[in-house]
Amino acid sequence: MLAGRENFLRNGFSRAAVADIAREADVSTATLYKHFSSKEELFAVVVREICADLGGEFATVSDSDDLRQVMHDMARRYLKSQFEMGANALLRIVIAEVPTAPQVAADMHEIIIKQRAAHLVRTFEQLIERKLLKPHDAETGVQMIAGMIKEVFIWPALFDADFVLPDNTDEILYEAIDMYLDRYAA
Amino acid sequence: MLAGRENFLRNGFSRAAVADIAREADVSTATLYKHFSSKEELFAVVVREICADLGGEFATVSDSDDLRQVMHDMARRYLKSQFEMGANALLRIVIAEVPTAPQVAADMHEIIIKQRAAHLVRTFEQLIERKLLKPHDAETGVQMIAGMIKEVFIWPALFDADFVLPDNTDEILYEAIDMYLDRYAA
Amino acid sequence: MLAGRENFLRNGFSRAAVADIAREADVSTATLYKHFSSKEELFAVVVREICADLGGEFATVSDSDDLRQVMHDMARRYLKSQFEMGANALLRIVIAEVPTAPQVAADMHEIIIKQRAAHLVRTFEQLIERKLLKPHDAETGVQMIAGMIKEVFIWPALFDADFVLPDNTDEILYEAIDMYLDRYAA
Amino acid sequence: MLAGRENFLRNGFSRAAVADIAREADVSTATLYKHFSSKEELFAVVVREICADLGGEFATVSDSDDLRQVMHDMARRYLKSQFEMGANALLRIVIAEVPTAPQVAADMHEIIIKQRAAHLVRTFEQLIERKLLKPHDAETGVQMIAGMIKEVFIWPALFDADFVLPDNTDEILYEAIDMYLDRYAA
DNA sequence: CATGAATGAGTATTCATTCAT
DNA sequence: AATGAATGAATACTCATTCAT
Repeated sequence: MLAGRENFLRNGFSRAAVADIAREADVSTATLYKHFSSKEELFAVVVREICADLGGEFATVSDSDDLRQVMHDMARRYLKSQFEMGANALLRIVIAEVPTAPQVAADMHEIIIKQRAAHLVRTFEQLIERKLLKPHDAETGVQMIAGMIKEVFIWPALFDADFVLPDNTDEILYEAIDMYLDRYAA
Repeated sequence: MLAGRENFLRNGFSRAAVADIAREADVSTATLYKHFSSKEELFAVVVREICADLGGEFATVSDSDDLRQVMHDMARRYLKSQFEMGANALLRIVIAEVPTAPQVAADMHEIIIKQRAAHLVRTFEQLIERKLLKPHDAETGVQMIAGMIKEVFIWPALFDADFVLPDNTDEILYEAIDMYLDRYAA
Repeated sequence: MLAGRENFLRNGFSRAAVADIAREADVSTATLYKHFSSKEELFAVVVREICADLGGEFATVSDSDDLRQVMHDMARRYLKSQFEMGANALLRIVIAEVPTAPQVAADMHEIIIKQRAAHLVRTFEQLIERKLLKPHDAETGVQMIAGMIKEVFIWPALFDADFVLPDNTDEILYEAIDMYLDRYAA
Repeated sequence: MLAGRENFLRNGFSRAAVADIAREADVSTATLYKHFSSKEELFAVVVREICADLGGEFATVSDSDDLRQVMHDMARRYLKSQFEMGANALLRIVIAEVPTAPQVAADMHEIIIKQRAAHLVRTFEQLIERKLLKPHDAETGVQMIAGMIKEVFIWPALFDADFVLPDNTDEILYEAIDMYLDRYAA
């Protein structure tokens, strides 16, 4: 449901009107209800759809040996998917429904938070294997660097729909990366 | 309004019904509207009230020279205020209204995110002055350690209303602190 | 909407309740709002409907050469439509909303005041052509005789919902007609 | 109640809010209700007050023997009181309440319509006595000329709150007067 | 006497959902 | 299968009126 996707992202769950979504999708509400048994279910389906789209985004790691560059690429890809695909809006609307649609929130957390983190952990472990990083607990390492990046770029975006990545984004990213490499580079 | 506080935290803005809040407060809706000119205003007032309550929480730094202990105390106080006073629920409902009540969100971000961070920065700078920490950019340091803690404890809580601090919370906190001190302790 | 017509005529705009109108029309308010986007619009539609019904009332002029009789017929037909079809009540409720719904008032004034006057002017001009009346400015003539009739029959009806045409109505009408013919009959 | 006067004239009965009137009068609603037992009563009192103010307006007739001038003066004084003192707005709001406050309407009709007409009748009778007008039924004469003037100036003003007297007002007045004098001047 | 504070009963409007066709 | 038409239940907000102080 492309229409549902747009409408939910624009208005959130409560303010989105089923009638509007139906009209935007050029079907009747009755038809919509043939496919989804309730607004909640439609919401859940739509959220999962968006999550799936966001999922396959930073699959690849460049082979380059320039570790700074590799990590910066990964961070950039993460920020791109987060800022260009409405992921911040998605976060907001799903967080809003945590008390009323806990499963949706849990699913999304699993898909776009934990899976991404797991992907990063695997990537870091490969880098350790490739001896580009010292042996260390990759999960903690990921948490540290992910936490820093979210603190600076995601939290503010959560609280300000108009937040855009600042001009010195790269600078900040490199600072975080250097802090990490300072400790963990081989 | 205590009733408003409870109801908004329980239901979020959209699902909260003015009539319910009034009933819970043992007044008529008309009386409520004598005090607050709209549901939005009531919401804004309630949010500010809660923020104010959360504000005065980690004012003090123990004088102890045991830096690990001092930082652990601070982190614990932060988590306590966040988990015991409904701050996570507050975050959820305010984030939900970012597109429709941006000012409320901005105010809250200012009060309970930025002010707390600023407080931490000042504290860290004092620790630098007291030669307990090496000279370094306190703001970046705060972002690093705050980011880590939020990554592990606040994000999951945002997505799961029933999330409770795990048993090994202290362990994780000390890990983050040690990582920080490893780099910055004098 | 017949129900709206009755209710508005009975209660005026402000006191008419959309819920009542819906109930009287045996539909839900929601259904009513599918057809009319607001109470104001419903009002405007109802007023226009009534005006349209009032419009086609004195289309014909009898061919009789008895001018007194012809004019008396016209006056009677005017009074009939005014008194039998709730036109006085309509005048009242529309006048009441002049400050808040000026367009509705303007439309109605156009339809049931100006158009009727224009019709009378055309009729008088035909009578002039037929040499039954002396050449003169028909518009002024219409204003004079219409003003007189309204002064005696419409103004009092505006101020008294129970006003009925008095027994000597014909007498008064003939007096006005004679006054007019005295001056303008060929 | 000056405040009530302004508010009722501005908003009509239904839209006028007792609380607003009280505030504008710098008293509490409770105090207002000590003086008037209901909004309806306040309305009635206010309407009578305004009527009284409008009453004493065209008491005098100039002694001049120029009948055209005398009648024009009277007409002008009538229009002045009608247009400068909010009489048209008063007409609208009272007419609006005819079904719900018939006595108020009846009283007002008595005071500002019938009394004025009676005054004009007496005046015309004096003019007849002074041999400036032929003997005739003054009441019918008044109706004729009053009807004409109302038709041209009052009806349109009733339907358009922004109606102002046109530039050729005098011209029209003289036309009506001449028509009258043509028939009745001695 | 004046009033601050309170409210019961409404008011227009919306919306997720259903069902006969 | 698709839909046009319908609606019950709610929702935010208002207002004339009252009464203890």
